[in-house]
Parts: sequence; structure tokens; C-alpha cells
Amino acid sequence: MADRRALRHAATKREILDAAWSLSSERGLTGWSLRDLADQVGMRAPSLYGYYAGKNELFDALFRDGYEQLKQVVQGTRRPRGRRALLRVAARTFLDFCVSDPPRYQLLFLRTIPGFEPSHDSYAVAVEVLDATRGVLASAGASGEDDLDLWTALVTGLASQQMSNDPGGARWLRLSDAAMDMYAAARIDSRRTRS
Amino acid sequence: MADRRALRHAATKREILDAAWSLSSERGLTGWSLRDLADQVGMRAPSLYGYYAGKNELFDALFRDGYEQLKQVVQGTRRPRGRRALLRVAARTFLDFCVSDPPRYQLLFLRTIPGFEPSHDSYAVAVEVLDATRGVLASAGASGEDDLDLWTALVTGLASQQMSNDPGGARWLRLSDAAMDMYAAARIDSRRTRS
DNA sequence: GTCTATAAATGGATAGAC
DNA sequence: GTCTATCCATTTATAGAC
Repeated sequence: MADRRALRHAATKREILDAAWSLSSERGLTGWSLRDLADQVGMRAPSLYGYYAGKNELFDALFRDGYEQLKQVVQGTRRPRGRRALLRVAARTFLDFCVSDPPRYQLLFLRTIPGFEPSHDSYAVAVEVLDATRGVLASAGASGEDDLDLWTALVTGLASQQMSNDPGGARWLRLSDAAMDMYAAARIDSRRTRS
Repeated sequence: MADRRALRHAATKREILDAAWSLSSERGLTGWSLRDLADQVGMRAPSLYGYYAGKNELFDALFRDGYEQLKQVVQGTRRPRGRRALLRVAARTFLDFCVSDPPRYQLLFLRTIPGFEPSHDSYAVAVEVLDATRGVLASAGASGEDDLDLWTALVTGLASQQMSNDPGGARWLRLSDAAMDMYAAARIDSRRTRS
């Protein structure tokens, strides 16, 4: 296994995913058909079925791929030692990731495609990312489950408002540091123990 | 004008909107066709065109209707005199409104329908609601534009996370009061002036 | 005002040749 | 592995009779 044939097959699957991301950016996550996708790749629609069983499986692959991307971003992020600085960097990194590709955000964090839900395997990658986020917050001194949930609500709220109401701008992005200071004051600085 | 004919016409338009909300709840905001909608109302698809020029105009009417509903909710909300209590009630009210109808939330606060954007008239209702929200926050002692933006990010984030990751549950809903306390501490209590 | 009939386009998916 | 051809369902929308 992993011979030339398999490598080529995997390369084509990646090419198809990239084309799907590209189309989603241009026309929206649900704004393209399998024919459109095939055109983008330079093949005919039926040929896609040699790589993905159908549109649903394709969305599932995109879902997984998106979370793999986010995992890479999280793992590659600088981790300042100060708690406040760590929170700020984490929030900015996450916001940049979200805003840089709104359709990807829609697929990963909203549930707006009727009938689609990720497979168990793909969802596992999402859980990995959540675990990594839990670790970052713990390093910052916020180790409770409520701390995690409040943090995700805050940053996804900023991202979502930014994309929906000021696309291309920075009206909510620029509140990132202030939001983290607010969060730290309530969830970290007010702690009795200092860890 | 406003004779029996016009009244009947308006009543049918309302009936169609209600049917559209109903279908959206069952199958998702984009999970139904004009045929489905006509079935729900008890007519044939072409007859709908006597009331709305097409699906886009229908989404626009739904958008406006949704914000009219929110306006009613906001106007009908109890307004405790204490700042903290006012914030808490406002957040809970807004969250209840969001979570009680996820497709409506999707239409009003996200931009996930490819090609659709609200008309000027419909958007004006959304602006009204935002102005009302600005007023509520000002009463609570948060009168800056950044205060407003941070508040909307926080509450829409809670709502969105709740609906996407724990539908039917309360994992994020129950953080509502804590979120408002966090917000108040950073945006209100720390103010130098007391009014 | 509502209907039937139908246009005209588009969608996902499969069969089978090469 | 990719293609052509095609199926079959579905969609929005219009024309015109009643």
C-alpha cells in the first residue's frame, strides 16, 4: 500500500477539497453543485464519485479538513507565558482563522446545512481541537468547563457578528483584547488560588 | 382601501408567513420549496405568486417579520430598575427568543443563504431593534458603541453555541447570568461616573 | 383568485463504454 | 480512471383557462 496509485488518488482527493473550499469562498458553502465542483477541478461530475461517494461525504470531508486546519493553527501558535497575553493571542488567532473564511466557519461552527451532520470520525477531530482549547485556557488559569464554554461563546460571538454585520471590516475584531480582559477579570483574576 | 378584499389579502399573506416559519422549524430554513409551502397553506405553488413575487421576496418578508417579532418581545419586556437585574433580564429574554426558533435566528443574525440580503425597508426594522437595544444598555449604564457591540457578541455567541452544540439543552443558556455579571463588572461597575 | 399545464433549468446520482 | 449519456427528481417561475 501507499504505492504510486494510492498517492495519486490521495492527491486528487486533496485537489477536490481545495476546489470545494475555493468555490465555497466565491459562492457560499451551499452555492455550488457537483457539476460546478467538477468543472473547477477539470473533470466531469461523475468522475468525482471515484473519490467521494456523494455530496454529503464531501461535506463531511470538508468538515474534517477544516478542523484539521484549525488544529494546525492552534498547535503552531506562539504561547506567551503571561496569562493575559496568552488569552489575547489565543483569541486573536481564533478570530483570524474564523474571519479569513466565513463559509468554513459556517460549516465548522454552525449547523445550517439541512440534513448534514458530521461522521463520528470527523467529529473526533473537532473534539481534539476542543481539548486543545481546554488546555490553553487551563494554562491561562481558567480550568472549569464553564470557563471553556463562556470563552467559546465569547469568541465565536465576536467572529459571527463580525462576519455577518461588518464583512471585511474590524468593528468586532478590534474588541478582541477588551473582550479577553473582561473575561480574565471575571474568570481568572478573581480566583482565590493562584495556581 | 382597506376594504374586505385587501383585508383578506393581508390575512392570506400572514397565513403564508406562518406556514413558512412552521416549515422552517421542521426542515430547516432552506429545507423546503415553494411547492411544500403551498401544500402547507392548502394551495398550489403558482398561487403563492399572487402574494409574494418569489422566494427571495418571501425570505425578505420572513426577515422583516422576525425582527417585528423581536421588537414586540423587547417592547414587552419587564424593566427592573437595578442595572444588574436589567442586564440579566435583557439577556435571558434575548436568548429565549433566539433558542426558541433556530431557523429564525439563522435568518435574522447570520448570513447563510447564498444570494439573499434583506431589502432596505426590512433592514430598517432590524435597525429599530438595534436602537431599542442601545437604549436598554444605556439604561444599564453601558452607553458606548463598543459596549453595544460587545454585548451583542456575547449574547449571540451564547445563543449560537447553545443551538449548534447542545440543541434542546441548557449548557450555554445557564451561563447567561454569569455572562452578564462579567459584562457588568467590566463595562459598568468600573465606570468613574455613577450615572 | 386559484387552478392546470408546462416551461426551462438544475440537481444528485448511476450505467456502461472506452 | 474518466468519459458520455441518461435517469429521475425537483426547482422556480410563467401562460393562460376557469
